[in-house]
Amino acid sequence: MNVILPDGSELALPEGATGRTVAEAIGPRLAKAALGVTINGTLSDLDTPLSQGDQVGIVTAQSKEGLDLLRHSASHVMAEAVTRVYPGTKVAIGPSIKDGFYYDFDFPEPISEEDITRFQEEMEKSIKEAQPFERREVSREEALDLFKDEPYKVELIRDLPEGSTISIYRHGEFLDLCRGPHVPDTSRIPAVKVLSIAGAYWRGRSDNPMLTRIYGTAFPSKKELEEHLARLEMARQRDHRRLGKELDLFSFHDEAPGFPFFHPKGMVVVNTLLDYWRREHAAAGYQEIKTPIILERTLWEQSGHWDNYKDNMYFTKIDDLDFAVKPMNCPGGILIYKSSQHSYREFPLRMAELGLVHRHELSGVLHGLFRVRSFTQDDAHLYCLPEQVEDEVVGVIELVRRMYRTFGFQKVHMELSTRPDKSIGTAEMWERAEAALAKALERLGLEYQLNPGDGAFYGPKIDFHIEDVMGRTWQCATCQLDFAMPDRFELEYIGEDNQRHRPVMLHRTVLGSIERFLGIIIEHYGGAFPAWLAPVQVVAVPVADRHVDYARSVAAELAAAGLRVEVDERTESVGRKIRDNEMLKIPFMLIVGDKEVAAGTVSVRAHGQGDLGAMSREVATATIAAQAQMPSTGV
RNA sequence: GCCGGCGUAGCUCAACGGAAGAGCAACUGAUUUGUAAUCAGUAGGUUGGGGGUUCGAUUCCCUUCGCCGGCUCCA
Repeated sequence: MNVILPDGSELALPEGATGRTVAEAIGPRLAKAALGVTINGTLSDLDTPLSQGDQVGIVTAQSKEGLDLLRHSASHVMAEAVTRVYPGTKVAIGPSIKDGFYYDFDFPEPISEEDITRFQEEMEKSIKEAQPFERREVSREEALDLFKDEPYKVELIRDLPEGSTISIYRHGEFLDLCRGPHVPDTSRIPAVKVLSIAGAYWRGRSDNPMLTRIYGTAFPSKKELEEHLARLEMARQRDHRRLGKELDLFSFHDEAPGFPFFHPKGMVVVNTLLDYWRREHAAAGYQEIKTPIILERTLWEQSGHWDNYKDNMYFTKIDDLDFAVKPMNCPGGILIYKSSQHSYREFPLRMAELGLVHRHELSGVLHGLFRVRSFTQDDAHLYCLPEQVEDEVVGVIELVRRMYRTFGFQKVHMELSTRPDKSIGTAEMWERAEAALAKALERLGLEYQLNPGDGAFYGPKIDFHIEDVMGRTWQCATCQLDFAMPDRFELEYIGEDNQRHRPVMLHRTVLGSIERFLGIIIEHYGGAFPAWLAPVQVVAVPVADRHVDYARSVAAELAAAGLRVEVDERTESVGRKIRDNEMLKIPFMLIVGDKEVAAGTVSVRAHGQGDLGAMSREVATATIAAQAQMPSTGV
């Protein structure tokens, strides 16, 4: 019998260990360091008795499993605390999640934010008491009886097959239905914090009753908890809604909920982003098109949106005809495809559109630029032969990764979603398409997650996810095959055999939504855009009024070099002007006073780097212009 | 859409069933400034909208709109 220590080294257990608990077998020192153990690879409690030949692994809070153990145990402690403060509260479930845990409750009376402190205090009490977590196994019938006053638990137990054995855990007075394992006792949760109260549907279904969810987090030390709370605060400071206001990029107004208003500086960023996008797409062989925002009802009936997506669409009546505001760009793009006859020789045909779409999202889901009701998709539709699919998908993936790298998003999480239960098309079509997507990913040597059955009804897809500073992941890029549209619109091309055939159609986006992507990069950069994207790239700061003319002439040179430059002509102290421009996160400042005027130089300051010293005007202009250059395509 | 919270000056926030306030921003004047806040003064409000209770409502109640935290949703 061996124990594998966290550092990977092995420790042999004495012969007499069989039959004793893990804690006894490994001794008090190791037991104190362990939050749990694995026995033959399965996460277990420290007081589990050992069998002959068991392989034991020590789980500490430094591992993901250990952290989960800690947090899940903390959720039990929170449930106990909450039921102590509000007797009669019905408990639902309390798992560990990324960065913490939650527990869902059904309270006998409404609770408020102030209760968080009371829950926290109760939790700390029971942690101080070092109550051991005790595991017990009972029959399904026993469990139903034990939890007869807990309707949510009863529902969970009833879902288990007859005759199953059910494990329950007790610490102090609190008994919970739980697969386990847990930390040995409550004192092993050194740092815990109750964070917030929210609503959540029982079992995640919107037709179920709404429960009260309480979020918390736990860490192996107070220090790590403090660091986590500091990270949350930093993330709050970087919230794009806050920075959008501070940097005067965009705003929202009650008169148009969910529809962003872009200010001049925000438009500079958007337009620069689009310049970059157009250059990348031209280099990758895309043509750009533009289709109308309002199209007649009949088109949406043909595309299927009228039947499947009506609830999310905006409508209008013009000259007694029904029109819809487009929620997607494909039908319009398809009309362009159909406006001429196509040959296989044109393929692959790549038609991109920065399409403004409107979707009537539920009011509760709106969230800054991340979730809006009108946004610009960087859409493209690719028409090709079946044998070209793999190459085209490879091209899309490469384009996505190249463009993401430009913004420093190195880690992109990819998911391949396959045929759902309800789908159109033949099994053979799906198999071929899924294989082409998988082969494209494999050809590039990329890891991806497989989501069986998660594809759209009309075809399989690859989704690309990036993570924002708050740790939320956002789907930006997508690459989907579409079996539906070509049929519905009877798309054709003339093949080598001079016969009519149906083309393969691919939808894809790279940035996803320009608005959402802007929100993501605002947070990603903390508002301090790289020079090529910054709304104002340089500001000339005259020391006194008499230096304004010199500052203007310096600015004129920078503007002539294609830079976005301003002169801070306010009659304020130098310190004040520097502070204000730093807070606007302008990449470069050129301070000019008597010394600079006399020497014909500028004093350069870079955001976040401070004073870089004096430079000649020519060198400063050339240096800044070089740094403000749009990244190259790398093609 | 659902659960909960919040809407007070341009922004961040106080106060309170009994005369709506601060800091920053703005404006005016003075200062002409050397690498993250010069000083003084002035102005700024139908307390999101509507209704009700009350002698009196920014405060309490109802309603509506919006925002925030989640949930569901994101084809």
